[in-house]
Amino acid sequence: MIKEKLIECGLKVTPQRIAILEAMYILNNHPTAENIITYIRKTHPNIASGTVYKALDTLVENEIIKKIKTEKDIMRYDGIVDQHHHLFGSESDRIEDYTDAELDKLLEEYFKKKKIRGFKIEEIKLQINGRFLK
Amino acid sequence: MIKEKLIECGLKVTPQRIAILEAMYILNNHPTAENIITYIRKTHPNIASGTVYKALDTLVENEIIKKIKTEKDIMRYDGIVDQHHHLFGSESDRIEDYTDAELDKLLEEYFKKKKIRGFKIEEIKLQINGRFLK
DNA sequence: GTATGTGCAAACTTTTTGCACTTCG
DNA sequence: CGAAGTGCAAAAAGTTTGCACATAC
Repeated sequence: MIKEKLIECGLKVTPQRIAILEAMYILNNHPTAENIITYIRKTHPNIASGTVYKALDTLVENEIIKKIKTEKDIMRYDGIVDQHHHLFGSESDRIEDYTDAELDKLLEEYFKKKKIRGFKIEEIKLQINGRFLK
Repeated sequence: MIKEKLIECGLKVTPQRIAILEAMYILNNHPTAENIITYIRKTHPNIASGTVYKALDTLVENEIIKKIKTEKDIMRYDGIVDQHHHLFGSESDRIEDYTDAELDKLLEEYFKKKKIRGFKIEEIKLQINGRFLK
């Protein structure tokens, strides 16, 4: 199904892209480019980091993966493109997914009534900041 | 009132910090470090960029300003620390504030009922992605 | 006077770029 | 075959660091 996604977007199916997507789904902890490179080098020792960055950009442009907004100067990626929110640990770099259809519906209805002047909403994501309990 | 904020936090009141905070409040478009440096150099030509970065870090640590989560590898700062959300332009780097007490209340009540297991919420911020209409 | 902050320049990290070579379709 | 993708290494961009000097209190 990785191949299919690439084909649908008119992207060439290369071993590097497949490896990157596989890595994304295996390391599903919102990996950094570095995490992905390290992981992939186990099986593809020759992959260049430039290639990974280029491939990630392409995948983001084609909405096969997403970038995550963080307050670090290091980018993190998300292999899950379905609507979901993120829990951000205030004491660590941990980011977890939070899926909540009821909440999404509530927000949708809220903003159906209450428009924001001069702005057309495309997507609403919650940044839920707090602490992960042990 | 800028001085007072610094004093409250036990920080020394230096011309550089005052200039940075003034810049933050004047350029209230969620400036980058670069924006701030450029602005300040008009009146303080000798300020070092390292100083600005250090001062911004200190101000963030003391919660006088905040960092904004973005999906760029360039940091943006926010001089407004009261609870508010952000509108992110999907076709530009524009970020606008969105303050909505009714929404905050709705969310607070929602999460009072619906707990997230293993996570203690400290703050909820909406990333509202979409288009700014002309 | 002393702890704190600043200026400067070098270093570091992450990401981008250019170009020759390779590969997918 | 041709367009698209890759590898490599160099460079860019943004930020951090170390240290001598300066300043706030």
